[in-house]
Amino acid sequence: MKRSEHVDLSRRERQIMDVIYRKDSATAAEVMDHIPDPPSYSAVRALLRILEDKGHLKHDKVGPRYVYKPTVSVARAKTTAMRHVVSTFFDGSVSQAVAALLDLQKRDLNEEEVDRLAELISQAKREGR
Amino acid sequence: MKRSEHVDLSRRERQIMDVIYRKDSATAAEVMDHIPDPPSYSAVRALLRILEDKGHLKHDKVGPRYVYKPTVSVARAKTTAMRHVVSTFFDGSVSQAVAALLDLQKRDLNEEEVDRLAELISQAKREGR
DNA sequence: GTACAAGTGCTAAATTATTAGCAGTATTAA
DNA sequence: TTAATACTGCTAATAATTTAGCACTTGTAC
Repeated sequence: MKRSEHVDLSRRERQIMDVIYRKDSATAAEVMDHIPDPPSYSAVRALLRILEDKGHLKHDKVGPRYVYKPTVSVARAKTTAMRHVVSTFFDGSVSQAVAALLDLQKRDLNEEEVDRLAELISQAKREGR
Repeated sequence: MKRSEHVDLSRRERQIMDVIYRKDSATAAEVMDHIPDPPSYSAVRALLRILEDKGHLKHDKVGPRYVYKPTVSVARAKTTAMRHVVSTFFDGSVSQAVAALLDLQKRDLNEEEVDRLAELISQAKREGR
């Protein structure tokens, strides 16, 4: 049975996936560096192996070490994550979600960023129907 | 030590919190109904009690049963969830996140919705700096 | 080639999460 | 008020996650 991405991950597994999505790829040591209250190096490696087993990660060998990447494209993972947040917290409403985003960093939203947003919207308007 | 919302929850705990955020409040039976591959009723109740212990939920007694609500305001939970997604998947960029949102339901984005978005943007532009 | 450093694979132990089910308490309807 | 129903609280068992550490391998510098 197919499952949505993050849903069947344990706490540590999720933390690790988050790091890897953030960095696009990472070694065990890097993952460990990016977890706030990190488990041991050995634990990280074990979890990476488990995540690979479960099909969430793959690795390349680069020099002596493994570099892990998500198997699902980051693009797809983004979509899934967004969909989940929108449906859980915004009752499925995109505009509510956008409002929350804007609110999020109202302060340091610079002009360039706002213009880019306006462009996105008008583009959506053109294409949208 | 303070922790960000979802991060230290187990798998089941997260599922339950998601249901409650979605519905704003819920009884044990309702929670159970909204989990795809649900645990037993008894397990749900146990988890609700644990979540209350951990400070994520509180309950009111309504008639014979407990109605659980988040302790953290839903507004704040929304913000936290969004922030997490934006930082994990969009490198902190709001406009990238908005783009993803639009993409998400390009198809059934109706005119009214788009207009509301445009208004949000121009408002942000006015206030933003 | 040898030794050192830095990896990985694995197994078994410890911890944490999840579950079932019994005992008790409150609510409701007759 | 009584019986039936629908809850909650709890404890103990089971299952899953997380961990440490040893044994082995590979790369690197001399």
